[in-house]
Amino acid sequence: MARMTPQDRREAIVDAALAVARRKGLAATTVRDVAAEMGTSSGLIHHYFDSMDEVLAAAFERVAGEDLRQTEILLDQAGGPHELIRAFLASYAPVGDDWAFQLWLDAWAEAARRPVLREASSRLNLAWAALLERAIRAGVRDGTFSCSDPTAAAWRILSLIDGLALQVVAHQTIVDRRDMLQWAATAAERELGLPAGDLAVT
Amino acid sequence: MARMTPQDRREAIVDAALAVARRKGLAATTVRDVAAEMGTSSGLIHHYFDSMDEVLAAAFERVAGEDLRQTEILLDQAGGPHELIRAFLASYAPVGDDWAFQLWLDAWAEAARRPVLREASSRLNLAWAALLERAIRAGVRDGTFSCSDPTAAAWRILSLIDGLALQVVAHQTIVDRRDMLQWAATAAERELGLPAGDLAVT
DNA sequence: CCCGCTATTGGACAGTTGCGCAATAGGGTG
DNA sequence: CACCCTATTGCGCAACTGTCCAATAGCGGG
Repeated sequence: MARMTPQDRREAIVDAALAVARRKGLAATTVRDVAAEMGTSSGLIHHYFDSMDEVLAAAFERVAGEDLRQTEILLDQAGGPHELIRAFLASYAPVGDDWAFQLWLDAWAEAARRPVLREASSRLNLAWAALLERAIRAGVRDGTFSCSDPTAAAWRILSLIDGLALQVVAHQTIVDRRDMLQWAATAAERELGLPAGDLAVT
Repeated sequence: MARMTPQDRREAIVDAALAVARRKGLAATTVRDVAAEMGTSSGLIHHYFDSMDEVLAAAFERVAGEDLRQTEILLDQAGGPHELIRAFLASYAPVGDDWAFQLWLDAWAEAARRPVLREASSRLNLAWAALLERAIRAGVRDGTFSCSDPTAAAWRILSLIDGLALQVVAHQTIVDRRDMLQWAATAAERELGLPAGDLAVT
């Protein structure tokens, strides 16, 4: 295969790992899968990463970080606080049998036993909460929202979405995406002192 | 090894599977691990279970089902609706580095790959939601609670606790158990139309 | 006491996994 | 052009996986 610079190759490996993880899940992604996806040999991967664990950790971090950055951009473009929260809900909530969210499930389960993964997942979760908290504080400052404890509110909204999304992705039939969005919006309205239906999705 | 009655052996297998899962996680629990834990041969396990998937599902079901049954008893003994919800929150929320909740995390993640486990986890989650919904409806009936959609409220409260507990167990440092209980209680008060502090934990 | 039922053994099987290493090839520099 | 550095190959290795099956052993009933 074409010779690449170390940086490009590392990125290509992570890209390929993600493409596989999207199909089979993080836990089931193997060295050979990734090599086949890239169209190279498996030995190449160990030339750039000491272990498969590192590849998976890098892959997870890339997805989660990318989602986060994209949402940050989305929020920057949002007009008022309402639109901002609505955009946040829509962008955080998984779509269909979302493979990215399955990645989160894998990460949370493995976090207890894999320190590197725990650190990454922990840091990213914190960033999401901080992002939401900032949005809430902005709304409180300009008087659109009323919320006595933005930190607690952010964690509650985030955790509620996590919990609902978990049902959608892991169990599929019990709760559907429509319910999830509707219920999350209702909870957010209460947290932010908004009239019912103010954040409703159409 | 000592010959056992089919019932006893099945239980012994599930016991051993749990002991291993506690150490290595559900996903990493293998037939040979379980056999070694019991001090028997691996073939024995397939004499009682058609597949490893079923063993893991049975193990998960044992823990989660036991918790559920114990909470049902707890709720039967509870006096008024307030005490009932308070008992529910306290009993559902994981304690410390709760390995029972870690089992839930493992199950949710593995559900995508193991149909039998998914079915069990799905069914038990539904049962928890139904239990909470029943408690809410009882409170609404006798006028203590005010809640327009008990089904949605139950799922929201449950999902919020799941999401918060997830942070406590998987990331440990970010959110602590005290915050989790406090925040869940606040959310429950709003869902049920109770004055602030009515469900506060001491 | 013996016999039959079945719990239990222990290894075979085909597949997979992560990893390491000697050989190769390709591109940039002299 | 030739040379060297290193990206890349491709296979071997040992360990592990779930599943299956013929052989064995131990208990209860006749």
